[in-house]
Amino acid sequence: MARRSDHSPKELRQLLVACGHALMAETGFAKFSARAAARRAGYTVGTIYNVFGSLDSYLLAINTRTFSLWADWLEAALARCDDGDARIEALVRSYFSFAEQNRHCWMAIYDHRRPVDLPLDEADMRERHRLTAIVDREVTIALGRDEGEATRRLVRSLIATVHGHCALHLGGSYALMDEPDPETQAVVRAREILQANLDPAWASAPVLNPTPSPGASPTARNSR
Amino acid sequence: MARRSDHSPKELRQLLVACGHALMAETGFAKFSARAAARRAGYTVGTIYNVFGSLDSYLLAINTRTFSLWADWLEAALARCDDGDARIEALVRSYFSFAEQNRHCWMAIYDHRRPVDLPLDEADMRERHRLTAIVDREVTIALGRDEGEATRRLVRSLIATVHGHCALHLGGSYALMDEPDPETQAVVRAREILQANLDPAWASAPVLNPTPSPGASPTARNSR
DNA sequence: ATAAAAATTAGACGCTGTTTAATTTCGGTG
DNA sequence: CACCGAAATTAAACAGCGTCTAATTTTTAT
Repeated sequence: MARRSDHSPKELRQLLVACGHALMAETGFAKFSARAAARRAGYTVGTIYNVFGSLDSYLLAINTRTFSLWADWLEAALARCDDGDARIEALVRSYFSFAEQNRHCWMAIYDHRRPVDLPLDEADMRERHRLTAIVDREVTIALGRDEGEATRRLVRSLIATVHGHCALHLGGSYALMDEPDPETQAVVRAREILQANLDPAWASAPVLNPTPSPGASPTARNSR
Repeated sequence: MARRSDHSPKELRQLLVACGHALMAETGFAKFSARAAARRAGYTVGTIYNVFGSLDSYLLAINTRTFSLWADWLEAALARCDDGDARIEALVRSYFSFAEQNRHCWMAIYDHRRPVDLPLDEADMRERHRLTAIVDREVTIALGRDEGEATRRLVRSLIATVHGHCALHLGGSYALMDEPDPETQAVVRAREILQANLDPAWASAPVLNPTPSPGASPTARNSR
């Protein structure tokens, strides 16, 4: 029987999350088992319910850890990166590479459907927003301006765009469509979308062949 | 005990798929149970293994049915639609509306991870390709040309873009980001991407103010 | 030392997917 | 009609799961 003096409450929580995260990385969401996770930590299932209250809450904590590592990963990639256009490409590519190198944990984020009556608490929220904040910052830089909520919406939409490529890629659907390089496709789409939103005037114009506007003629960039 | 003369092999297969599909719609992937599905059809679990060989194969059949209904749904929406730009918007919006009105079944497509040693057979492939084919056709029309494999890749990428918005939307992640209308965001992104790929010259050119190309000047519409 | 409190666990419950053996149904043959 | 073999269907068993409750152990406070 594990002695309760083995770990402080905080330590125990972290230990369980770490073991759960490791197990998730190995087995994936479908074969994940709370019993096995507890066993790996040297405890039994009951302790998980003691500490987290519910399995959903436990999975939430595990996924928040993935978000945290993900944000670190992006920052590390951006730190190795020059200014300018390269940063957006680095952002997209590191988004992908994290997902690829952490398949199971990355997918678990979306595999786990949190019940509506279990809102994520302040700390989880904050940790998860780090990811959005990074994209937000970089996109705002790339756009050269911050239009407030409109820019926030564009950022979310860009995330959704890259997410879609990544999700179909790792889910196998994209391979089924014989796409050899969804990552580069995502990079190109992100560029096109940013390009289209460089000048605010375009955003509200209904037209498909806009009149050029000053300050919206960036230097050449394309790699298809 | 169900008599084997109650249904022909083909009928039984269809019955089981129909019942499984209905159950999936009600319970969702996480709570789906082969026992419950068989019970609903008036049989027991064993019959499912008899007919489909494995649970994965059964789920595959259920999801293929969803693909089929989805393709029908898109075609129906497009049939109610004028030519021109409206068709792309209808495509995206019906993509969304199907997913919204068939939440559980739509998500089950991506929840179920097919084991690698279970390739989908010819018939499944064909049925699922109907969806891609529709988008392919409409995008080719919208582009006013068919550049072969390059266009195929663009189509897949557009699907991934819309899928990303839809997946985050129904998965709740998008709501978490406070986006009120991911569907419209997807429509706008699709337009921007198509716009950027209208003229082949644009693809390799840095330019933002294209000359209009024939057959690609739909009427004005924008709803942001 | 002892009692109260807290942490941990064992065990039960009903469920799951999966497999095997038994049972039932059916078509063909005498 | 009877029977037999093949095929379909099911019952039952197995290990595992999430979840909860009661019992047990450990710690703290008196």
